[in-house]
Amino acid sequence: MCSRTSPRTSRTGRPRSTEADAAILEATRAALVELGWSKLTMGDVATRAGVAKTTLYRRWANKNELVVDAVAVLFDELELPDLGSLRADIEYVVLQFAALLERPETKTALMAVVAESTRDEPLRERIRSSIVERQKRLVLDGRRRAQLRGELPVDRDPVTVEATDGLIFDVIAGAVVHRALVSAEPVDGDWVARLSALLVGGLGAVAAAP
Amino acid sequence: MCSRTSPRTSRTGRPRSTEADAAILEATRAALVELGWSKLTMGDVATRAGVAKTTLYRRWANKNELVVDAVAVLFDELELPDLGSLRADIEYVVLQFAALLERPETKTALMAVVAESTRDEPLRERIRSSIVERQKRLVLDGRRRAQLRGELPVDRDPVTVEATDGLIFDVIAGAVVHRALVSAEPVDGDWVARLSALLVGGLGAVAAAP
Amino acid sequence: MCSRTSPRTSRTGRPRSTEADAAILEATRAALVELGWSKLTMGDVATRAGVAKTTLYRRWANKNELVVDAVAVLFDELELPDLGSLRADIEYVVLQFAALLERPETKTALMAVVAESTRDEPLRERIRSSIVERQKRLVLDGRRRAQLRGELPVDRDPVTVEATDGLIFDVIAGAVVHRALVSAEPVDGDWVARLSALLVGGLGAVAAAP
Amino acid sequence: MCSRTSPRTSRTGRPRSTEADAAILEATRAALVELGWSKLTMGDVATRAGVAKTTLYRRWANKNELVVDAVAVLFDELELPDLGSLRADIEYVVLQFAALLERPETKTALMAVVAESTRDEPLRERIRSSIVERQKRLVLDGRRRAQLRGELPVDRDPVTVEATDGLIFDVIAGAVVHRALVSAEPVDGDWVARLSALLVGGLGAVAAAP
DNA sequence: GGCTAAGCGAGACGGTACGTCGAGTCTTGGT
DNA sequence: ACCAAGACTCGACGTACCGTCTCGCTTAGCC
Repeated sequence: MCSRTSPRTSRTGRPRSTEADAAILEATRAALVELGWSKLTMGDVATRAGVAKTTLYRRWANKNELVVDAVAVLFDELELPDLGSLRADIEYVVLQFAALLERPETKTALMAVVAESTRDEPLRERIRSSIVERQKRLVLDGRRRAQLRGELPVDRDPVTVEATDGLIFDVIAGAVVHRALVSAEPVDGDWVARLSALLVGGLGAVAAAP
Repeated sequence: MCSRTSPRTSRTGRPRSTEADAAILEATRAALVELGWSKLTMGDVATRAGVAKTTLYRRWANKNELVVDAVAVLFDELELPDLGSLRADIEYVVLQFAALLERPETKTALMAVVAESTRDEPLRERIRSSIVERQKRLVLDGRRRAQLRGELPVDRDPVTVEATDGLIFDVIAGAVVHRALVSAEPVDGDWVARLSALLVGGLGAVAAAP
Repeated sequence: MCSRTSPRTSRTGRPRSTEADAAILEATRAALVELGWSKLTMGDVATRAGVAKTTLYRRWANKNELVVDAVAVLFDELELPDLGSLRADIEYVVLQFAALLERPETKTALMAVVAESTRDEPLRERIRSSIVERQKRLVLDGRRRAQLRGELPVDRDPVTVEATDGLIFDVIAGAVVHRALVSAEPVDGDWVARLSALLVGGLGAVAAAP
Repeated sequence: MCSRTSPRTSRTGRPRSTEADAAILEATRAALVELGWSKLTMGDVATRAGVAKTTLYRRWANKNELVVDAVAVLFDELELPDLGSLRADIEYVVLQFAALLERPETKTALMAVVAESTRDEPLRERIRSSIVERQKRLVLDGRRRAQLRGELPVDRDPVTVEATDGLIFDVIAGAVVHRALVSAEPVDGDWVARLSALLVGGLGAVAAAP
């Protein structure tokens, strides 16, 4: 997940400190909270982690990659308990996601890193694999449960299934991010209710008529 | 739209060059295309515009504010011709918006500026007033037309109306941005069709049951 | 003395404000006292004088020339009353000169302008004509009186006379400046007594044996 | 002599490059020759030295301190061979000093730095210790030799001795500087002969009658 | 138990851009 | 033609980070 530069996990020499790894990621998150993306500096992170700058660069190629890794782990907290209905499941995960985006280390870092990725293909790939793809599981699980409950029909065409999963993911994630960061208005119960009503209704219609 | 510091248009002294204003914004867009947000420098913009760096700083406090102004005007291109159905209207505006986001000057600048705005209240406000609020008109027009056509019921409660308009705006804009910049997959006819089906279906359901 | 740029005192148009001239020079001296040479700015002088920067540049080509003129007038205060002996005359003028060099507007400006003049021939010429040559009168007067009193022989060779006058001028002015500004030690009665003893003794010897 | 900020030579970290030190001082002198004090820029010196601007500022707080150090070493070239008589010794050292002041790097830098020092106590101190005090040795040696030869009486009072040494130093240095830079006339054999005659004669008189 | 290859903290290095400031010029409208 | 005001170009300032490069010093595993 972290070290890019070890093509062959070399057997000899002093091994890298795993404490340093953890301290650096933790320090990065702390710095994000206090300073935000653009004022976070590698030197400062190193100091906070009680580590030399060299040690950072031995593990991550640059600021962006470090921040992606530092933030990615936060998204793994998201989970989808079975609340008995598609609508409840959606509302729960949206609120969870909104809470995550409220945390300063995510809100500022996520967009900044996405912005950088528009010009940096390796970074985009890292974001995809470290964050985006990992969270698609939520949509997958939610859809599967709704189908088991009979709330959604079982589509046999895998292409359609994947396309719809992708759409739902983009709509939910996109809407929450846009509401929270661009419109800068609260993701509260009222809004979430409207969103999930829209989705549940829309999914029914989409499923009925392809 | 640009000069923050002239609450009272002073009568005396040499007036600011309006040519410089235009040249700077144009140069900023050109630099964004070539270099992207993070490699754009104030000095370079000044050189391109044939203007001294001081002249930039006399008008904009920093890179972010300049870029917001330079990019904002692009969003005014968006329009909503009456295509005869809510669905067609949605598809048209989504494709237009996606095309706009494909342009390098928007894709990189928009996210970067939004990222910065999470730490910079004046910047957020500038984004809201220069970009976000101005484009809500599209949702408003679309909804009004659909109501005239009888595709959507006429809601009398202004609070509900505004909340739904806001939701639709966040969903459409958020989904397109997420698809284009985060998922990094194409906003093609197929995807747009699915999205508009979801929305039209969902809106019907939402309108039926508050 | 001031306006360089009027080759022909033009008859037409609004005449230059003589109040402005005085105010500028006075403001320049005030700024020198407070800020010293290197921190004095044209804009600041203009503000202090209640005048536009344009008005300064209409009269002086640049900062150096302005400062020379502002300071030159101070040197005209030096005078040489007849105190009855060569030695007393020397001591008096040295003390006067030292007092002048103690004033902050002279001490900082004089050296700075001389420094600039090593690379700026017109400036050197302006210094010569505005300051240096004007003060040689003191040496001349002093020598003439000493000859009348019989303290010094009357040399008939004008070349020798001028060379000796110049030497005395350089020695006195140079020694005082060096003591005050380089060695940074006080020009007190004791030191002045030693200097004038050296000079009177030396002049006698020089006069005796060409 | 250069690094102000290392009171204790720190043991850790990469040590400062001594080549950079030398290259910077040499580049400073070269820039002084070509451009003079006021047109010398830190960036240019850095470029000439093949060094980053940061490296300059890591060693010297500002232009003045750098120039003092760059120029100080030139004064160490002055020497006082025993030419057999006080007068010959004086003439020799005066000519040497005049030659030094003729060099463009000294003539422009010396006065500028002295001018700045009138407002900058640390700078004045640096000049005293780096330049002035170091050259007083010349006066000391000259006086001692003259006493050995019997040209000057041996004064027992150390206060008088030091005062006279200081006077001679100010007179010689001041007169030469004033002749060369203010009067802007040549320090030629004729002038030097007159000056040394004045000094030798004067010293005799001063020694005879306290 | 010494060898050796890597890791480590510290901090100097070459760069690049920043945002500010001052010099000297130009352009208003008004005297 | 003058003036005050203030925007203009230009170029240097000194600072801050970047990512790299020595230093001298651990700290393992392998011989």
